[in-house]
Amino acid sequence: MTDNTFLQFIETYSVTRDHRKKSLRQLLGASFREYPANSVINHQRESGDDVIYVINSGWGKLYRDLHGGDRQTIDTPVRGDIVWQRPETANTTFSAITDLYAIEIQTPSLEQAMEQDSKLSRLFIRAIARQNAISAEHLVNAGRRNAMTRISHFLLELEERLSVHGLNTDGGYECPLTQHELADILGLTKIHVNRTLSALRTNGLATFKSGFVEILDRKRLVSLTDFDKAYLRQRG
Amino acid sequence: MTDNTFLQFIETYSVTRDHRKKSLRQLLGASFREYPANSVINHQRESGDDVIYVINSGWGKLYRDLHGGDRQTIDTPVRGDIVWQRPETANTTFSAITDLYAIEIQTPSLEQAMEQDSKLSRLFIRAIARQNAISAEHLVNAGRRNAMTRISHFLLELEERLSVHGLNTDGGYECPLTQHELADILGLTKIHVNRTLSALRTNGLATFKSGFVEILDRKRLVSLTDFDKAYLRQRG
DNA sequence: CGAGCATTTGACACGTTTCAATCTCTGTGG
DNA sequence: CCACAGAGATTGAAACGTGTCAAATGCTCG
Repeated sequence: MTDNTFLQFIETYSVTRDHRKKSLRQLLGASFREYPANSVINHQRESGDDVIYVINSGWGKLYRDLHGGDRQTIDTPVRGDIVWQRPETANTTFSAITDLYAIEIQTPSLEQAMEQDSKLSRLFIRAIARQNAISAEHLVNAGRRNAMTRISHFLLELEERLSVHGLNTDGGYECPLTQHELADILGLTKIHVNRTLSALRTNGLATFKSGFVEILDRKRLVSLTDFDKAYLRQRG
Repeated sequence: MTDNTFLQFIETYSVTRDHRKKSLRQLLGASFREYPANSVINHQRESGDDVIYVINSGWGKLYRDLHGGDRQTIDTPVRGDIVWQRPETANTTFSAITDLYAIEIQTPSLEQAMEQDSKLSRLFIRAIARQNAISAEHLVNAGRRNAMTRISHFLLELEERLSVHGLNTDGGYECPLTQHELADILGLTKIHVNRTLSALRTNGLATFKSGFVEILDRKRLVSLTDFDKAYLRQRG
């Protein structure tokens, strides 16, 4: 098994790296935890421990609620993604969309482990740099693309992110997001998302329905959105 | 002198940390460089070395050019900010707005140095986590706030970021951004930015003119934008 | 079978963009 | 020292994309 991403590395940590055979839990102070769908993991107002979540399976969402009921979702972490909200700094909420299985690492423990393992350190830094690139891409989306292009780009991004872990099928992937959640990610109204999805369908570009996304015409979607998956790369 | 931020730490690195008195350049493979105003430091299409920039003085901008001439600026780094575009991953351009003085560190050198100095490692990780929080905030801005609130929030953010280094005056700060650049940051049109700035002026909230921003009514601006500077915190 | 949530559709309002023109400033060369 | 050039700022009018409000439909689960 390769260990070129942060998730892969910590999953095999005790076996391949630590000759003393300590468990992941012991080395990193990590715990494996499951959160039920729709549960709040870390609220934007109640700062808890300084912990890092590494998503193992399921979908989460990281968002900010604003006065007036609006919500902006920063990202929807899936397998391999990390979520780190420093308690003094965080003003976002992290919650589970589906049942979510995550590795939870106390930040001080991770910092200790990184002192002794430079590869762990490198991979963690790259992982958060990648999350940064994803946020930046979402900013480009919200700032400078219209509804059609925005949705298309995000659907392609999701496909790429899921396919890294084989979580896609031939021409699509499972996606538990509601149209409302999609709207909160893209900075649109759920009504307008609905209309735009219908346009995507009509034009034979993509389909978004009952938990499943079908990419019908990838070539056209890619050129429409100028999609370049480079920003999602992890290894190297 | 404190050394609680990445910049402060590496500036005093050779003095306080390395008993062998090696210079910063030797330890980190770092070089101090000055870029003239309006010069491109790192283009989104030409991937150069894997380097990290730490801004010492001046203003930069990190942006993405899209087909059709639109541009989305991710951030305008100032003193203390770091810019890291991994060559395999980057699709943003980094350029200097004013004359820009930066410390340039080869990523492999930094990684080596971090292996030997856990504080360096911790501070770097926090620095990029902070950049991440800034991107997220800009995403909230572009996705869910109207022009008036967007501009106001960003002006408050800039004040806070500059004041960390004493780069503000009593009720304002120097700001070299043009209205067009402001538009690219906020995902607006320069024309609409102009109109909105004029509204801000009329309402006695803030002033944006010839290189200087004046915060006229901070209280009202803060409540209007629900500004909470926590995400800009660095130390801890 | 009914309740509640997600999706869909329609008509209209509004914020922002687009296009076009004018104005102001600042630095430069005659 | 003035004239000019070019970039930035300002203003107006109209077009357009997205939001808002309201209502109906479809789906899922107890």
